[in-house]
Amino acid sequence: MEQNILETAEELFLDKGFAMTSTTEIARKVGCNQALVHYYFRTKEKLFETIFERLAHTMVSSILRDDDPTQPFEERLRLVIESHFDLLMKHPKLPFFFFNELTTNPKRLEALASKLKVIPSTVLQRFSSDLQAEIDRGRIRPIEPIMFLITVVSLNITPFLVKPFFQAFTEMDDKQYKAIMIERKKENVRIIMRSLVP
Amino acid sequence: MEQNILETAEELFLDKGFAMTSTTEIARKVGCNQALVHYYFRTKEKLFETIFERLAHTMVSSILRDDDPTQPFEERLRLVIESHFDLLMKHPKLPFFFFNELTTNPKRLEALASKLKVIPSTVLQRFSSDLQAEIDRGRIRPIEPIMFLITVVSLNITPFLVKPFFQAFTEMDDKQYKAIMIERKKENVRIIMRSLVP
Amino acid sequence: MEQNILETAEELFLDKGFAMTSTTEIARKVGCNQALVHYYFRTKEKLFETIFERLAHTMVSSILRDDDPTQPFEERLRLVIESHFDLLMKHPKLPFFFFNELTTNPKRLEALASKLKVIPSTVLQRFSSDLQAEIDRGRIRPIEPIMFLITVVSLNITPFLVKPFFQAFTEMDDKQYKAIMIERKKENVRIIMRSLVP
Amino acid sequence: MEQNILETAEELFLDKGFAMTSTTEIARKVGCNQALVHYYFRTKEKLFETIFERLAHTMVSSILRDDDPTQPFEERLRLVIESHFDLLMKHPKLPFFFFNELTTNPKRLEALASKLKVIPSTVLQRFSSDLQAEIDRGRIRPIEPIMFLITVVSLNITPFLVKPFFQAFTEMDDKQYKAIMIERKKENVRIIMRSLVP
DNA sequence: TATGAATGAGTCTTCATTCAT
DNA sequence: TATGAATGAAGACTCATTCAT
Repeated sequence: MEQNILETAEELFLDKGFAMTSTTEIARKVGCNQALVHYYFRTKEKLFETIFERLAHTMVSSILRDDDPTQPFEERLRLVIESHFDLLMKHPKLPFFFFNELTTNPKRLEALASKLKVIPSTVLQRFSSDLQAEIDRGRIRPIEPIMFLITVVSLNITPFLVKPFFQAFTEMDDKQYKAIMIERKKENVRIIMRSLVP
Repeated sequence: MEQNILETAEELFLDKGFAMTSTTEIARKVGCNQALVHYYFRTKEKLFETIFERLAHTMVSSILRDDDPTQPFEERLRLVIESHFDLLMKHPKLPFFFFNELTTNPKRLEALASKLKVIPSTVLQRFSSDLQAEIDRGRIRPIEPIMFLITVVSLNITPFLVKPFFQAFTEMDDKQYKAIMIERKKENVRIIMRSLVP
Repeated sequence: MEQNILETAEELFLDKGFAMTSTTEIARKVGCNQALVHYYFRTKEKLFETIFERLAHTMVSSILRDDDPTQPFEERLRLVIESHFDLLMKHPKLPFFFFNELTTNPKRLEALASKLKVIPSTVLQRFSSDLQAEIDRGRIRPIEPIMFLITVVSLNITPFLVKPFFQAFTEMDDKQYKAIMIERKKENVRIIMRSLVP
Repeated sequence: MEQNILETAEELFLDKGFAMTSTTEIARKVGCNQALVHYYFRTKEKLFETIFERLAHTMVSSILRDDDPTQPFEERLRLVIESHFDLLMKHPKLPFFFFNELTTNPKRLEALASKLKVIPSTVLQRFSSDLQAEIDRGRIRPIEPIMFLITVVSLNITPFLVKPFFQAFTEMDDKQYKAIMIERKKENVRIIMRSLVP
């Protein structure tokens, strides 16, 4: 039942955000007393944090997992981009979820910032130096790592953010959208690779 | 006073979204009675819709305004991309605002869909045919119009969506961020142009 | 209506204390919506504080009011004791109210302490020096001012604290109790005066 | 474990009263399951009553215990007063506890009244007749027994009721307060003896 | 004897909305 | 046009209590 609440809450938080999800609604959907939600998680906030951290972990870990330093740089890039995109295909609501919660609630942003600030600095540094090495070898054009990251994140995230609009305007069903997304993944890789040509 | 309410409400809705803005807060910030908000706009929903449509109009019109069919296609592209980006620099909260309200509340999305479905079809068709003409002339590589649009929207919108995170992690102030954004605009044009090379 | 709520709340707070009085009950007794209680006073705490301060002021001011320095010391003493006792006859629930709220909630005690610490120091000092003067003249036996104060407060307050018990055990009605209280006032003065004889 | 609950509950009830002590809190402090409290005592009310009666018995019995009819009246008086005061020094929270619970909850008062009404009548009668005998012998001035009792109770109880205030205002620690209390015991005896002088 | 799970009733509080003025 | 008063509904949360194990 605790698991049940957790899953239902995750679903609702992903769909409607923290503010617009009531514990009453969670309880109703689970089919239990509203007090039970508080019995297991004390407060709505704690319940949310549990879910939030799980999702944040899913997101971050999957991005870093697939990098293989023995591969050539271009190949590594392609792999990371694609695995990031694949993750989003599995959890298409994640981008909106994080934008929503972190933009709406500055405290959440601070908490995450202070938590993440330590961990990925080495990853970022390694990526930066690898990138610089490629630039020095004349393999790719000079570019700031941060600029490059923004490009990747932009191209990968937006298709999923935009999904509801897209479907509303084109009356496209999930299957059709998925087909487009598979195409989109290749397109993103292509755009990014082209953007790096010296 | 009506105008005053409208502006204050817009500011708050942009900052905190529909759900987390109360009419009490609007009234307090305006300096008027809470009932006055309802006197002018009947319901919080109506007030929101008024503002929402104004912002939607701002967004859409400014994108289309700067297109000059007498210019060469590449130049037109550059101009539309840049004017879109410029608009977002003036209203950096717009992207999040729309994502938030439209994703959270499906009714809003439907309303907007049925409203917009008619209007921009001609614009899109004209753009599609212009694009196809360029492709036929061998000036740009074959590409679906929709794919191209997603590229443009992705690259332009995300830097503003990402702003709060970026600032939280890098402790960058607004001025520094703006400097980066100016650089980013050029970068976006560059990436998009490269992506179109045959 | 605001006044109505205030009075009803005072009555209930005096009878049952802060913790055991619910805003629902106040509203029910007033005959209004429960939200109205919060409309006027925001929180139960604020409502309580309003009442608390009024009562504290009533208490303190009435004690100090009747002191006339031109009178002989013994006469002044008698007057202050009697006016204190008279006040309690008018507001017999005050002693319990203060003991209850201040003992139960340490924050309340601190707030009151920091508020009162400034004001009555002069009064206490004047009383101390007047007392010492009498002692020096050999009119009354040597005694610490604080010890004397405890005597007075003890004798005056307890008869009212004890009232509910007394009535429960003796099945005495309010009229009979009042008669005893009038007798008690004289008795208190008598005991105190005797206690001061050199 | 039952004993453990009982003791912990007593401590909490003395500190914060019935209303402000939750069974959850008792269980947490005991280190057991919340349901166990109900397993042993059925309801919070029953648990409270058990404790209440124990404390009431402690209070009453200790007062009566030390009376030795073979001693001279004045000596007996002094002894009872002092043993009462000593009991309060050991259990300084008792006075507030009884005032609080009995004033707040009339049912509790009735229950106690009907229970005590039978028992101490003989004690009171013996005391009354002893007192009257002294008055007849001209050893003490004419006084109603009840008036005399109020005097004793007032002087003995209030110093303990007043303790939190006193410490808040004077920033006195427990040790200093105890020193004053020892002085106070003598003072009370002195005042009471003087009050009886013919 | 002891516990984890579950619940119904109740608490304070906020909010959008209405209405008389 | 503008406001103060009033309300019903809903929200998060707490608590005493019960029950199966």
